[in-house]
Amino acid sequence: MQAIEDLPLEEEHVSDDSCASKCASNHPDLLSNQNNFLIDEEFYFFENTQYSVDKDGTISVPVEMGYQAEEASIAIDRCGSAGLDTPVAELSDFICAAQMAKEADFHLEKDGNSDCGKSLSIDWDTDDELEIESMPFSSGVGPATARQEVFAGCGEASSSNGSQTSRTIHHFVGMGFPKDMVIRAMKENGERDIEAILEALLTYSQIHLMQALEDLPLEEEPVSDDSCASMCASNHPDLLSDQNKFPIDEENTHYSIDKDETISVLVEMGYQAEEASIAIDRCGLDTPVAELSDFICAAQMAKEADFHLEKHTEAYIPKDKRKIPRTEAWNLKQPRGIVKEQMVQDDEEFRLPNPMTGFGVPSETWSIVHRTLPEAALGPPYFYYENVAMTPRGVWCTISRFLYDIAPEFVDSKYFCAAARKRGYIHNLPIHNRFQILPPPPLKIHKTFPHTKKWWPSWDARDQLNCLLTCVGSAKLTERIRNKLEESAGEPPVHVKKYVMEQCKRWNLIWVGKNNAATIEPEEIEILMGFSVNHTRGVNRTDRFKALGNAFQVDTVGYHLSVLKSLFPGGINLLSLFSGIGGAEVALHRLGIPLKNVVSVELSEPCRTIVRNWWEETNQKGNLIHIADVQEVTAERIAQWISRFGGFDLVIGGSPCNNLAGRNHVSRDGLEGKHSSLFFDYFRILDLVKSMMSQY
DNA sequence: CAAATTATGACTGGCACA
DNA sequence: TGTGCCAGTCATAATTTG
Repeated sequence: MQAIEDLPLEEEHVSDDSCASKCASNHPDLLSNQNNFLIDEEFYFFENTQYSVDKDGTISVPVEMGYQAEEASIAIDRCGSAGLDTPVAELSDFICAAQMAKEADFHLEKDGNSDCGKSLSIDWDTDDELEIESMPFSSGVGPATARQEVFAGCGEASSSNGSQTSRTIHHFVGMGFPKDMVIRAMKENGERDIEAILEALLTYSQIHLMQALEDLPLEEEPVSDDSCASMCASNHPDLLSDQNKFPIDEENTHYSIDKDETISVLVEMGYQAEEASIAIDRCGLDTPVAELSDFICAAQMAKEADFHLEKHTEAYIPKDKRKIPRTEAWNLKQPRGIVKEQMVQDDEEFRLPNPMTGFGVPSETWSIVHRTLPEAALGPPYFYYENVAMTPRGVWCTISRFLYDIAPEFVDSKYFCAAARKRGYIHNLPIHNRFQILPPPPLKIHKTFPHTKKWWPSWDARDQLNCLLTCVGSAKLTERIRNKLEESAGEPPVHVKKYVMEQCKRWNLIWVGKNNAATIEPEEIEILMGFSVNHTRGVNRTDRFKALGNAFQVDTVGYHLSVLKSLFPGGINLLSLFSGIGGAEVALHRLGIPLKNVVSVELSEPCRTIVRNWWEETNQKGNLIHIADVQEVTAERIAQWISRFGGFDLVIGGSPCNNLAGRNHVSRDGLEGKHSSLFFDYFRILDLVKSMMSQY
């Protein structure tokens, strides 16, 4: 049996009440789904808000709340004192305050805001988790008065009671609590007793969570089907009736209704609800939307500039870690046969190893002696992250810090096939007893493409190709080369050779006829990348080049994943993010690891088609679930999948490199770039899976 | 209008040299 | 330590073609 599912796109408006209630009246099932989503999120926030002292885990919460990861990191650096126990509420307020203060040249300096700028000394290796986890909720957050000060003190002084109340509502809504639930909690506990409100919200949430877990549907359900709606309503009476328990009466909401409408407009324009709220607070409720929009834009630009600045200061680097001089960095050249344990260093960046062989490649008989993973990095699930090795400065340092402080394994695929491909991999897989996918491909061009040997000039010394990219040279270039070569009868002059070699190396040309240096064909790239010939057949040529240029080198990734074979003899459940043409799936399949359930997330429709075709052609026995956008991978869906499959064994993906890659001269913007910032979705999803599976 | 083609030219790290 | 040169790089945007 083989089931292929294409889930419908669904929009989630977590904080948009008008929409929520509108949807509720039309589609009760949407309401229940919405509640499911929120309940999961709430529980997640609850866990992290009060108990977690893991920096990465804590970062994920503000990121979920709509803040930049960098901001979150800095906020934790600033607010965290003895460990990372600053409540997310405080961190959130700190970030808000920082954002609002941009205009006034507020900088996150060591001796800045006295309310938030606590001790700067953080021990990242703190062992306080257990102690803090065992603390009762009430003792973990301090007295209510202190928390109220945080609300008013970290940000701009509140101008009115209404504004304060509104901020409080927004604060909790921003944490993922439904607004009606917040209002009820405020009504029952008084608007100023923040701790009591939070406690009430957490109590409600736990009740919801228990109900949601009991009622978790085992099948993906189309959300727009009316018959399903009634079914959902009958299956989840509690959820629906709960909604009715929190009627929004005008009396309690009059102070925020206008503001919420304005926020809704701004959210529809693409701004974050938090930003909109801050802008309204700053500019006044009667400010035209255009002006509010300008205010937010200005704040965003100021914020970006500020945080870029931070990147290059010590503040960006965790405080207590020993600064390692560059010359002592872990990945400087080591004598062959001796490789030190690799740990993350807080130097400016990682240096790329030479030779780029990671923890070993098949041709090297030596191997890594030992590596110790940070405790937070351990599975389940196993995870595997990939991106280009040569990024703008500091990118791998940031990626590594998010991915639980694991040092990247930099590997060049020239040790696995006849083309170079320098990539960094961060994973928590075992590194011993790796083996290659059989048969191993040849490492030389002439072995891979024997027909080229006849035409290869003696003065072209290449025996391997450079990195296979997303587009190839022009036919005109081949023509120019032919013309230059034909000008001279015998051996071409030195300057011609030099020109031709430059072009051949730049465009990965291969000799397919006399004086004919041609661009490489999609089928040839498929072979080099470890796919079967015509793996990408069926989509247009341009898209084939693009998809192949973005793909995993299957033999390289397969070598790293091979350790899973003995660990999961019965097969694995796979969450594949940014799947592309399915390099991860192909690698596992070629290793002989059965694919039980595969959730494959890929935006490109042609790529999804390729994977679906491959799935059918290789007679896969498992289930393939295709999702288009990583943004659709919500906590609710992850919870459903985990419940259904019993968890994921591997979360794998290489997030977009567009804004990191050296070939991009236009928008090499780093991790903040339009595409490459999707890395934070990889982290978000991985962290959700980890967090849920630890409770499973 | 989609697909194919082409021109464009910015970073980075390694290396030699002073 | 600084400088200059060089090779290499999961690309983008404009233009042409069919």
